[in-house]
Amino acid sequence: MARKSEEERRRDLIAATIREIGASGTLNVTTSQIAKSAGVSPGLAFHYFHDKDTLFLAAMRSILSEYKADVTQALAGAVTPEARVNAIVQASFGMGSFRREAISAWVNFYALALRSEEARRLLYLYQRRLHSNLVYALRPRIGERAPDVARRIGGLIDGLYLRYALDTKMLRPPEEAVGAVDGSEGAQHVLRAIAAECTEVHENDDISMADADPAPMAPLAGPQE
Amino acid sequence: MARKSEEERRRDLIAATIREIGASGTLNVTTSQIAKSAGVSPGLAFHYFHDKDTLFLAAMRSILSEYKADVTQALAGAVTPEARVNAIVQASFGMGSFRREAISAWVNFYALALRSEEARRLLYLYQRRLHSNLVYALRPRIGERAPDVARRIGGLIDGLYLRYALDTKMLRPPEEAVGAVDGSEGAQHVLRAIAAECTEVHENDDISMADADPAPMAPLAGPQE
DNA sequence: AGTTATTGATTGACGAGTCAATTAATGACG
DNA sequence: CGTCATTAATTGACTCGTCAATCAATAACT
Repeated sequence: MARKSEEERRRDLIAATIREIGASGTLNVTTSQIAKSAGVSPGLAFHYFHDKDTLFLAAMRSILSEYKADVTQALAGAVTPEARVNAIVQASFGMGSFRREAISAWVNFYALALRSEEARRLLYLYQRRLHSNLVYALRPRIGERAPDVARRIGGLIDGLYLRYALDTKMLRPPEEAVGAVDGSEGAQHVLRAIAAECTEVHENDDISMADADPAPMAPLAGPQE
Repeated sequence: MARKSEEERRRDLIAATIREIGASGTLNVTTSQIAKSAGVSPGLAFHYFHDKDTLFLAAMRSILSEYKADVTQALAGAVTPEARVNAIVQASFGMGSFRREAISAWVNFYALALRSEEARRLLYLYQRRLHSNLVYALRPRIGERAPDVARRIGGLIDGLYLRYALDTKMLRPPEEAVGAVDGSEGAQHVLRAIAAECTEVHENDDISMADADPAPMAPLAGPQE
């Protein structure tokens, strides 16, 4: 039955994996389900991906690179630093990322990162990319404060994504109100936070509200590009 | 063998559940494992909790109320608004929340929220409480902008928690570098973000979004429940 | 004819939930 | 204070379904 190329089959299986994870909201999907959804026999999944975890990681890579493509595309038309920031934020909360499938995948991959070194590695990769994109877009506006601010903005994006993703929108597993999911509110919040961070008077970088407390944490020396 | 009170057994089983989830990083722990860890027979788990999901939700409630207790305690000694903000943030990144067990539980519960209405409900509860605490602490400083800002700070706390929780700290599942997990850096970031939001010149402080929608996460007026 | 993709029945392990039997506490009554 | 009956907690072997992974057979393509 040499029907389809290896590459094509892999794509089909990965797509089916994401689809099934999205439908069930869990990593507890059987390989048979996935295979069926991909239109192949159960055995084939194991032929192309040695085991289930490998398939999950491939799916994770796929989600990640789709997100990367979204950002890249959004960034393409952006010339000013402001536009670049905007592009990154919009892509993070855009339709690409805010589909039930993608949401399920992301949340479950966070959980997968707890037990899989490789999953953690992939998550880092995403975080590093996001961080460096943000730093690049922010530096023209705030100079050396960019890495520090970018760390917060990155965290904020993840946190708000999670909140809005788990919000009542995607409440009903039944298909009522399909595609009603919307991340634009989250995006607005992120932009406001950025505005606040950039507006701040930063003569003396010391945080005024630091209370007597030994607030030792330096501006942040962490690893960034 | 009427040995222990029902309440005590439930506590033991819940503690064991959290312990096992923490150890494995997954919700894929067998009831036998849990029962063994609690020092009882497998059957007993089903006697006190009708099924596995019920047990998980009980564990989730336990994590949530422990966090609530942490916040309450931290808040107890705080008199000024600044101190209140500080207390909330410190509790969120404190040792109580930043243990492998708690981290595993939180991340997996996020995933559980995708398929369990009840888990989602509990997550909302947490979010509402956090939000109203933040609003109450922020209002003296920024007045009507508090609900809007609190939304972002809440998201930031969740996002940074997730990032630092999945960071290289709790990398090695082996017990090397035990308890090396530390959330203080995350806390510092949150405080900086708050400072930025509060410093901002807010002449036109119209909250552009988040109204027109009596949704679950609505601004939430009064102090709190 | 030879090569390669594909099948699907099968296996072996494992796990959720059940249930009849067992053991400990309580206390009633002498 | 013992003895026995009653009640309630606790056990663990068992059932029944499920699922990851295998593999020998088969169909398609060259």
